[in-house]
Amino acid sequence: MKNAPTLRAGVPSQVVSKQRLRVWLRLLKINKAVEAELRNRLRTQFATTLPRFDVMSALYRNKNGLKMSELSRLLMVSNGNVTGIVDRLTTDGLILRVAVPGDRRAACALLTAKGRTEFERQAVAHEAWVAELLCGLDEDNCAHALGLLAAARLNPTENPK
Amino acid sequence: MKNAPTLRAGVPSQVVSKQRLRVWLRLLKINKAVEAELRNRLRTQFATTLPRFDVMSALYRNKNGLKMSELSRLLMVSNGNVTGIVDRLTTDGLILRVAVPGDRRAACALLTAKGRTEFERQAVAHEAWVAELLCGLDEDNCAHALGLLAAARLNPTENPK
DNA sequence: TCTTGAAACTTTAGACTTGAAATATCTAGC
DNA sequence: GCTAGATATTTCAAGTCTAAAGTTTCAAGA
Repeated sequence: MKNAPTLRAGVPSQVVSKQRLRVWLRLLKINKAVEAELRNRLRTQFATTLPRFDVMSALYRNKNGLKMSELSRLLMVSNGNVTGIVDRLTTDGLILRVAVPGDRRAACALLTAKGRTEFERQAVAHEAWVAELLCGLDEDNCAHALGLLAAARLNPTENPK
Repeated sequence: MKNAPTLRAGVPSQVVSKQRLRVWLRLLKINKAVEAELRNRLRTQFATTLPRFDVMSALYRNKNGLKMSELSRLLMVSNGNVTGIVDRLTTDGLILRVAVPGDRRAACALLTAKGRTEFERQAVAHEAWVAELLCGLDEDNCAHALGLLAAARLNPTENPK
């Protein structure tokens, strides 16, 4: 099995490059459109924002709380960013910062009862919104898409030569 | 052909809803990872940012320039946002604001020669980066993905009831 | 014990982003 | 011509985001 003459290992052909770029641009577009709509609905219907929702979502799935660093790793945002969002959510009484026993550097964020209740309302609506916005995908499409997106998984941030 | 008892028109079944949510979360994750890497490389290798690249890209594809409102519509960002980015690119001599003859309200953004040259360098690298980051997708995968993403296209922002 | 480096956070400066308000201009109807 | 509403853009306040620098604490080795 020989490669075509113009192909070399690790260097995508021009055709594939263009194809991947098109996929990326399409992905980007859908992402932006869905995010914009979700932002809009979160704002008008729950007076909150996407980053706030994301933080609360992560904390809801981790009832024992998450350290600031775990939070920023999960959400793929910077440490300093999480600090600000957690500050504001704390001010609103939705989450709580508690000390981590045994490590006085660390802080653990935790949903309050109010935060849990509030998030549950939002999560139900959120799931319905996403289902509505992605209504073009039936069950088969979804399975297909999950497979493709799994395949597309990037190599773990190699050396940016 | 009767629907299953639990299905009603327009109300996705619980199973499909969960599936779509999973697709959305996966999509989001890949998007964030690719964007982060692109941002990083644009910063270290070209001392620029993704929004700046996006604006220049849109202007490169429209040699006759774009009105501020066209720019914000294409990039799916707010008007005020574009103002700031265009301001900074103008300061750097990469783009130019020119008056639109016949409409004194409008302003048209245009790449300068320097901007065009600079963008061409960036675009070559950008395409290679995307191709590298999406290396999990071969040509068939790409075609498949494009089809699915086209199917997923949202209904044009219906009434958010 | 001392000290050196790593780790967990926060702070900071600057850019990006939004929605809403403010300006300026255009268009049409009267 | 006037005026009311639409359109194009900028300005504004507040929130989001990043990279880099700063603070405090931890973990170990000398």
